[in-house]
Amino acid sequence: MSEPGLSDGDGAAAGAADSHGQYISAIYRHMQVVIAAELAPYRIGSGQYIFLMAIASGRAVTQKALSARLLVDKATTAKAIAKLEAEGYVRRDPDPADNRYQLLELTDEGRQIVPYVKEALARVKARTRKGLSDEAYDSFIQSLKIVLRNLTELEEIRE
Amino acid sequence: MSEPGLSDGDGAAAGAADSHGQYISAIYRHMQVVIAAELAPYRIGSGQYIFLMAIASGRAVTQKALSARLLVDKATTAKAIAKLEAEGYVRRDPDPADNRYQLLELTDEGRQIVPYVKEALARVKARTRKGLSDEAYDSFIQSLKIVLRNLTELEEIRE
DNA sequence: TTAAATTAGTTGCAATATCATCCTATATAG
DNA sequence: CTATATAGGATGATATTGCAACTAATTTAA
Repeated sequence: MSEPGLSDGDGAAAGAADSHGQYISAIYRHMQVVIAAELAPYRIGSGQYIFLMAIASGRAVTQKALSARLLVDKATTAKAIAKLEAEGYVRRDPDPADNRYQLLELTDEGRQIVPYVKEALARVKARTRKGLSDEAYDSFIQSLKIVLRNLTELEEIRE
Repeated sequence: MSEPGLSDGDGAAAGAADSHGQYISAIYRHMQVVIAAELAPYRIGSGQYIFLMAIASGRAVTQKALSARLLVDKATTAKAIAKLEAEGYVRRDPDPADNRYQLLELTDEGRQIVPYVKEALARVKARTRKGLSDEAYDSFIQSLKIVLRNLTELEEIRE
């Protein structure tokens, strides 16, 4: 009885109706746990893999650029990079042209694990999108993009 | 240049393609900030409102039941309820029939602010779903439900 | 050229959240 | 009836994240 879930429960209650916020939050939290477990063998936490992947998918970047691309606070980036560096996956070279910048690159060890991390993430993605056709998934992503844009536009105004 | 965003960026890179995980995470984090700001006047953080609303929408519940319904760890529930209690919005009555249980109910002050919290949340919802038609939003919610179910099913197996 | 403003990154603090462990109360076994 | 198991909560440790304040380096203004 009383399957866990987020629905309004006892419908009658003057309903705020189903809201994406609740689902987003629950999905986020549960995915963090799954991803953390999946990446534990590589000593990478759920807070670091996006940075690793972002660095992997291009040439040297700065933390500022990473923060902007991933929509993350620069402090978060700094701390995540510090962990990746401590694990020996990422190297920080100060930009000779401008010593304020730290150019981020993968180490050899970093390049080695990237494929495994990619596989792990692909597994998580496949498991969690199960039941969504390609069309449904595509429109899902489109909706996510719209919601995210709504949120980031709010911020731009504020600046 | 280089609009912030999550897309694969330099497409060429052997693509993990667009993944809902990135968007979910970005949306979650940004919504936390917006909701925290919106609820600050009531001294309620982004981590407490779901509990307040859940308690508001029914008769007395236990923390265990809340945790299950909201898909949250019981420690998280305990801490959130403690804050709501400290603010005077929630009361914990030990169940006379079984002293292990704490029956949670709103205080008068709690009942007073609920409508304002609901309005605040409705504002956030309206702002963030802007650009999604009712049909699009509905199918969005359906997809979120599917993804969430995929995640919680994984856990059940594990137990 | 020197002073002020801007920029990239770091650090301290607080909030959210989970896991592991412990405590207390009830239920079950022997 | 006592001993063990179980259940709901509480607590401590740890991870992720954002904001504010700070440092160091470069750029812009006077």
